[in-house]
Amino acid sequence: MASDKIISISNIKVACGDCSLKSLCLPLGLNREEMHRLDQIIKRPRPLQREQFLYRAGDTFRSIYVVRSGSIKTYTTTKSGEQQITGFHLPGEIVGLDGVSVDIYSCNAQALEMTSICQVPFNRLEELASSLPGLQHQLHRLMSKELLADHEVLLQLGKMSAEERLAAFLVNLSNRSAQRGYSPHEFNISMTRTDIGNYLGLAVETISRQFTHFQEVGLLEAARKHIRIIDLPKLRSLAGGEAPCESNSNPKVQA
Amino acid sequence: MASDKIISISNIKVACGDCSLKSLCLPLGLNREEMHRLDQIIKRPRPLQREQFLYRAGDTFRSIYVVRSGSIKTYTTTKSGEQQITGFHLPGEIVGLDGVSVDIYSCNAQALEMTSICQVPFNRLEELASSLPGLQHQLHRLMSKELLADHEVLLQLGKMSAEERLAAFLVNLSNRSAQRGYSPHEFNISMTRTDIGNYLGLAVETISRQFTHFQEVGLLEAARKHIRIIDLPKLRSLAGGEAPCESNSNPKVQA
DNA sequence: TGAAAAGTTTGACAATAATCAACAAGGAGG
DNA sequence: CCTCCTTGTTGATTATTGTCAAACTTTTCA
Repeated sequence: MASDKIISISNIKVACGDCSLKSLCLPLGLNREEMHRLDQIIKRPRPLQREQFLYRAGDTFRSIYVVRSGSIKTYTTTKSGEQQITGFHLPGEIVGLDGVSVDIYSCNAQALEMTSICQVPFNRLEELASSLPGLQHQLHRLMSKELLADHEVLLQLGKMSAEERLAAFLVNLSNRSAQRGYSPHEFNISMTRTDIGNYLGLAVETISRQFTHFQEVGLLEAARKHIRIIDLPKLRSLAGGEAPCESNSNPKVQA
Repeated sequence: MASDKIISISNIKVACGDCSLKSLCLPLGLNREEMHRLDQIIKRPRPLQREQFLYRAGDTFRSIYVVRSGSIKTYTTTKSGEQQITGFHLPGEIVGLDGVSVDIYSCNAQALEMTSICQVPFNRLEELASSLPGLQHQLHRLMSKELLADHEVLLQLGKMSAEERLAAFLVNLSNRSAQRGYSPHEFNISMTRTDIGNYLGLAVETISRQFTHFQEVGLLEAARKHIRIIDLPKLRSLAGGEAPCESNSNPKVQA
């Protein structure tokens, strides 16, 4: 009933200067005038409904997108039709950088819920970045951040047990919740257990079992999409690889 | 005995214009004059010996590197000291982009053999990219390519069996061999079975068993580091996810 | 409102790959 | 040239996680 209202609210054209996400997003480090120039090239299309595609694998690449509210999952598919989720993208995070290398998106990007986005035409962004070193550098930082995130998941898939993977996943969501100014202890997730399992390389049933396990030992409460973490430090220690590659304190790797 | 000679040969300062890798690397798309300007900022340090570190996790980030000859592995480590290899980098490929986001390298980069590299100070590269749109775009393409490569591995770790992973790994090496102008059927690998297992999230023993299995069925010959692929099409089909996200031909994902 | 669909949970069983252990084969260095 | 040490191979056993099946809950939509 209120969905019309929600659409119109989330569709309000908020300029970067007034956006609460500006410190996570492309404008970081720009002054008022530079931010205004960035604003000029950004489009703000109507929000995506749940399950709607932002783009599909094979579409020609023209823009990158920033999630303003809601969330988006990106996934690749194999020849045999299996899909592998490559990321969940929350407000302030960029989607579409996979398209830069060959001018074609390599992933599918699909909204997990009502999601509003900013569209940034990439050729215009590059033009602008040429005259705004700060913008150029922030773009590079954000691309590199994607690489780091992928490496973290690589570590999870390659070396961690089911329990550690889910712990690491939840800690990651907790951190991102905190980064956007919300509680690290309590948040809503927009993805299904199936999505989580797919992302972490585990069966749905395993995810479900781990959730019940975590609840049995009093680590957290998980009611559907609502997560309340009771013992965050313990969850962090379970996640183990929480501080990947932050130091070279490992004596074994000395040359 | 000839190692001194080898060092001096691989240490010859080849300008980008004369480098056989220019069509894979940063200079792609630049004209002669632009390439010369790029040349000016590139340093060519002495080659790395086997096992020598190019940089370590935690080092302050200043440069990215391009492998000129040889190969480099990058890996992260967990708190508990386990390492996860995040990539093997062959001639023409970039190393160090993980450092851009926080001005600190997040991985360790270690030579797998005698390896010569080009060093590109990143702040100077960004300066130059501001005035050379072609260079800027190529940098973006290469960063995006890294993302794609990571997504491919994500798919392997998340969805593929041991057999499929090793097949995909070998097909990938074959493709990269061909891209550099060498045979896709015959090449030398510089990493150990242990490294391959680490990278693919499998035990060494599993890798070894899969190699013997592939040889038993006449797919390839693997004598130590020398690989000869006999039936590349079959290996490709085993790899399955060889064409990740190249099409949206999967009817299940229609909205 | 009610029925169907989608998502979640739990249990029983099976299988893929890990671990443990031992040995073989190359390569480096005295 | 021979020995040591690293790397690779093979076998036996274990266990973590996947698969199949079924019940239950929530959401969707007519």
